[in-house]
Parts: sequence; C-alpha cells; structure tokens
Amino acid sequence: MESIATACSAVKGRPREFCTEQALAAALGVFWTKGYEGASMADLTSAMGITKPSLYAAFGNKEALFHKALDLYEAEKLAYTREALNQPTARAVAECFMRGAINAQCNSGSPKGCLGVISTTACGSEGQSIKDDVIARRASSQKALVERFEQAQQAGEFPAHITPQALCQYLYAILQGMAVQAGSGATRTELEQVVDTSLAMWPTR
Amino acid sequence: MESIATACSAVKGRPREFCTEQALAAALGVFWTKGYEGASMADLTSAMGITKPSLYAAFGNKEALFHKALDLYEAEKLAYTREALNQPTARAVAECFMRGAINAQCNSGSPKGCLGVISTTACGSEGQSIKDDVIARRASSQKALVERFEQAQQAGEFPAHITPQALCQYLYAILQGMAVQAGSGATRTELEQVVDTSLAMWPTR
DNA sequence: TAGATTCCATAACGGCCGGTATGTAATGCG
DNA sequence: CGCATTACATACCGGCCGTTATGGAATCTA
Repeated sequence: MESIATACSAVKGRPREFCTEQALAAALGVFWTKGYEGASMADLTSAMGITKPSLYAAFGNKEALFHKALDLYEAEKLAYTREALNQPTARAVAECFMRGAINAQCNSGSPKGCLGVISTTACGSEGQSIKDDVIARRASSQKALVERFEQAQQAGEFPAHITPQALCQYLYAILQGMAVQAGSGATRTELEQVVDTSLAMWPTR
Repeated sequence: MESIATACSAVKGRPREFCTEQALAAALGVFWTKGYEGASMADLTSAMGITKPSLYAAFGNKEALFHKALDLYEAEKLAYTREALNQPTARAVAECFMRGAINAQCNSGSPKGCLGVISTTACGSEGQSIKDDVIARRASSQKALVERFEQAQQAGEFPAHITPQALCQYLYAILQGMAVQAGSGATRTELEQVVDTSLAMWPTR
C-alpha cells in the first residue's frame, strides 16, 4: 500500500541470476539470424543462457521478447540512421544511410542482413503483429527522411522532377535490396558497388 | 522387361483424380504467400485439393514440391525477365525488368512480393537447400544481365565509371527492394515512383 | 528463526509439424 | 472372372512447438 515510488531495487525475493540486457542482446542475435518464426524457444533460451520459465518471467512471451529485441535493434544498430539526417546535403544523408547499412549488415560478429527486412518478408500468418510493428516503425523513419529531403528540395538540391517522397521510396528500395543481398551472402565489395553506383547517379540540380 | 520406350500413358492402375499442373500452381500460390517454412502441409493439401499421401506420391515431399513450384514460377512469372534482355538499350532492359516486376508483384490474384526474395530472407536452418537453390538461380539470371550490359557498354551506352557488373548489382538491389516493399503492402503507385525515379537517374553517356 | 516473496530447475501440457502405414476403390491385363 | 497395379482416404507416428504447473533454493522483512 506504500504509494511512495519504489522504482529502485527494493527487491524482496531471490535475486535474478542473469543480466536482462545481456540476455536481450543474445535474443536479438537469434531473431536477427533466424527471423521471428524461425527462432525457436530452445534456440533463444540456449543463446540467452537461461531457462524457459526465466524467459517468460523476465520478458512475458516470445512475441513480447521480439518487440523488446526490436527496440534494442533500433536503439543500437540503427543509430546511424538518425545521425545521417544531420548531414548537410541530401546526397550526404543518402551516403550515410547506405554506408551505415553496409557496416551494420556486414559487421562480422553480427548476423547478415536487416532484421526489419527479415521480419516483414516470408513467414506465415503467425507473426502478423510482428510485421505490423516493423512496418509501422519503418513508416516512421521514412517520414523523417522525407522531411529531410523536403528541406533539401527547398534548398534547391534536386531537379524539379524529383520529389522527396519518391526519392525516399527509391532510397529505401536500395537499402532493402542491399539487405536482401547481404542475407544471401553478398560480399562487402558487392554492396559497395551498389552504393557507389547509386551515388554516381544521384540527382544534381 | 519391355525396353521399348513406354513414356506415353500406358497407365496400369487406378487413374489419378486431380491435375498435377493445377495442383502445382496451387502449391506455388501457398509458397509465394507464406514462404517455404511458413507453408504447412495442411495449407498445401488444402489449397491443392488433395490429401497428403497423394501429394507425396505425386511430388515426393515438401522440399521437392517447392523446387517444382520454383520451376513453374520461373517459367511463368519470370518470363518477362528473359524478354527484357531483347530490348535495344540497357535502359530499356532495366525498364522492362522493373515494370515487369511491378506487374508480377502487384497483380491482384497473385500474392504480393517475389518468391525468390521471400525464400532467401528469414527462415531458420531447415530451408538451407531451398535458399541455395534460389541463390544459384538468381546468380544465373544475373549473369545473363551482366552479359547484356557488357554488350551495351561496348555500344557506348554508359559513362566510363559505370561497370556492367556494378550496374547489374544495383538494378537487382532495386528490384529486390521493390519486392520487399510490395510484400509490406506498398501500393502500385509507390512502386512506380521507385521505377520512375530510377529511370530518371539512369546513366547516359 | 519464521514467513513472505521471488527466482531457478525439471518436467509436463496440448497442439501442430512433416511424413507414413494400412485398408479400400478403381483401373488394365489375361 | 482373377490378378496386378495404382490412387484414394483415414488414421497414426515420433518429434518439436510455445507455454505453464510444480517444487525447491535464495533472498528480504520481522
């Protein structure tokens, strides 16, 4: 009945024997490698080093665990997308997006490909709420990029026939295509070819 | 012991009560919608209108069924990629690829997205031979496109800094990105924005 | 120490998975 | 007809799925 905030560790019972952040990072690695439906509870608990009841007590269930892993993915692995928006020109923004994607997707030690792409393609009807979540997050980040491109348009960076909306859709297609290729075993060199070619074609006024 | 070719229907037993081609087309629809691992035998037999033993007798097993469905997909749904190579310029080839992809992936009545992209992303370790097959077929079709672009290069269609290999990798990234977007519910209009933007940037000598 | 509370470990649950054994119906051949 | 052959229909198999019940171990408060 004490209504005073007891958010701090006034822990009562037996203390937890694992670090939830560390376990979540391990879970992210599994989802990133195998996708939501491809990752079994046995895969997850094994990688996280905990048992199934511990996982359910700490994270709720498999779906809730995925959403939390997605939060971590956005916060850590997609940080470069927020920094990219601060670049001085739209072209520099696009280059940061693409080079950042290569670093994130070809980093040895991390799984290949993009968790967002993996989670929205394939998979049966089970993971529909997963797909919906990822699609909503993607729309949010696309919105930020469109706004950045509108700013560039007003600065006169584009020819008249290029719209910010279309350019964003185009850039995202390239990024998603690179993720598909990375997941299929493309080398860093091949992905850099895509980036260099894209930049060579980037519109100038 | 008769060694004379009896390939024709010298059927002996009870005749089959379903059309294998029709059943295969139905199976393709299920794989296209749900992916290899996402498609259960119950999904398949239900859509094909046959029972499990009939499926196994006619197609071997789930994996063999998928490879045959992939054959059908390449033959029917990817026919435009072979026609595209006959276009007079590399730019026209690329436009045929992209517009054909939109028609194939946004055709109401067909599932959204590209079966190849769906089959190589996500999914656990079970479908590795599936992924390998798709990746090999993709490499084969990329090879044909690179050769077409080399021909265009010798015809002087590109500036010096654009290589056929890189251009092919770039175009495939756009196509695969469009497939990701189509699978995520993008509209035909949005995909046409991607194509129009790509074509607006296409290199000229 | 006694009780309350929280976590860990084992084992079990119903349900679906891909694949198959079994018995019966339909055809061709002699 | 009797026989071989092939396909159909039902029911079943072991195994894995995500999830949870149960009981003991570890910590807090009193």
